[in-house]
Amino acid sequence: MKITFKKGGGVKHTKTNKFRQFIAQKGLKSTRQRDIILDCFLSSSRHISIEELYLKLRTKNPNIGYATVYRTLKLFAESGIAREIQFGDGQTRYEHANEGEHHDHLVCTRCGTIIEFENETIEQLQQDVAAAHGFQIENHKLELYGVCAKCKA
Amino acid sequence: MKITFKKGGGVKHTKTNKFRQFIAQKGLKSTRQRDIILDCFLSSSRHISIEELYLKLRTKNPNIGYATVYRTLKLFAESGIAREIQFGDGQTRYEHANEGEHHDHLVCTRCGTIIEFENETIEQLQQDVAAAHGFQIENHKLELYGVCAKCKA
DNA sequence: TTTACTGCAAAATTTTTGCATTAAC
DNA sequence: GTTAATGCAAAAATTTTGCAGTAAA
Repeated sequence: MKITFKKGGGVKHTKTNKFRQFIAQKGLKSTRQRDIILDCFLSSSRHISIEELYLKLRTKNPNIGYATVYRTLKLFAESGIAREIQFGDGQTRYEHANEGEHHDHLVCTRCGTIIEFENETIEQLQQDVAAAHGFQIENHKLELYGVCAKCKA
Repeated sequence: MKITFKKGGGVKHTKTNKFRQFIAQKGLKSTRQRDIILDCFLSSSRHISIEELYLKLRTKNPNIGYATVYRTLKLFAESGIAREIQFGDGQTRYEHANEGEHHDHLVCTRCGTIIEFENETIEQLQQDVAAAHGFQIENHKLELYGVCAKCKA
């Protein structure tokens, strides 16, 4: 019998390693706070706002400062395990990022639900548009705002 | 001989009218400041930041307040002649909006140049994606970030 | 023991709000 | 005359920074 592991656990482990490697390679230090924040981030919704994360952290670690959370999230983004996103509601969010993977978002304007999607054809057309203007794309952002199935009902 | 008017002038005139109509219909008041700000907005780059607009205004009208600019831009958006956009650089911008028209953006990460484009096929694919998730799209945002032809050279 | 990290509080940014005064209707 | 708009300054809200003390390496 072939044993398979749940995706979640594996991914978490991978990201933890990736971040540790980043830290080591940059000559930075591995600290208790960074571990706590990483753990909390990885076990959170895929699009958590800074404030949400901070509040969640504080329930178990009342002495972690806001500044540390900001600084640590920036490190996550730099290391490639997270990505900063803005949905235009004044809340900066960080989403889980995976190497070479990109996805776009459907955002429900009623309940805030966020659905991720990927569409190869759209990506290709984006390349075409860019090429037509002599642009070289580094990254892109596609968000569809509307009413989700649940809220429509 | 058939006389045609430059597009710019016509559009400006149309938007001014549209805003006046909005103001009247809402029972609001037409003021000197709103006229000045509207004029300045319409004769500016298509994606002006609030600060840029404020500074531009102040050169000729040193006593217009920041609060008035913020409040007036929100009115422009409500009336449909402008749209708020964020390119993730911490600067809120307002772009000129035309009824039933939507365009997306190519943003040069080097020089900040913004190119507008429309792509019917992408829009259609977005509808398909949304439909597949039971979503009803209200609006969307597509931004391609990269290096423009000029900066590549 | 050296260097980076943390937590706090202060500062910087961006946007909103309260309110007395002014201007439009 | 009423009612809304303005301008200012104060308040919010979000993010960054300086620094003394602390904890990794």
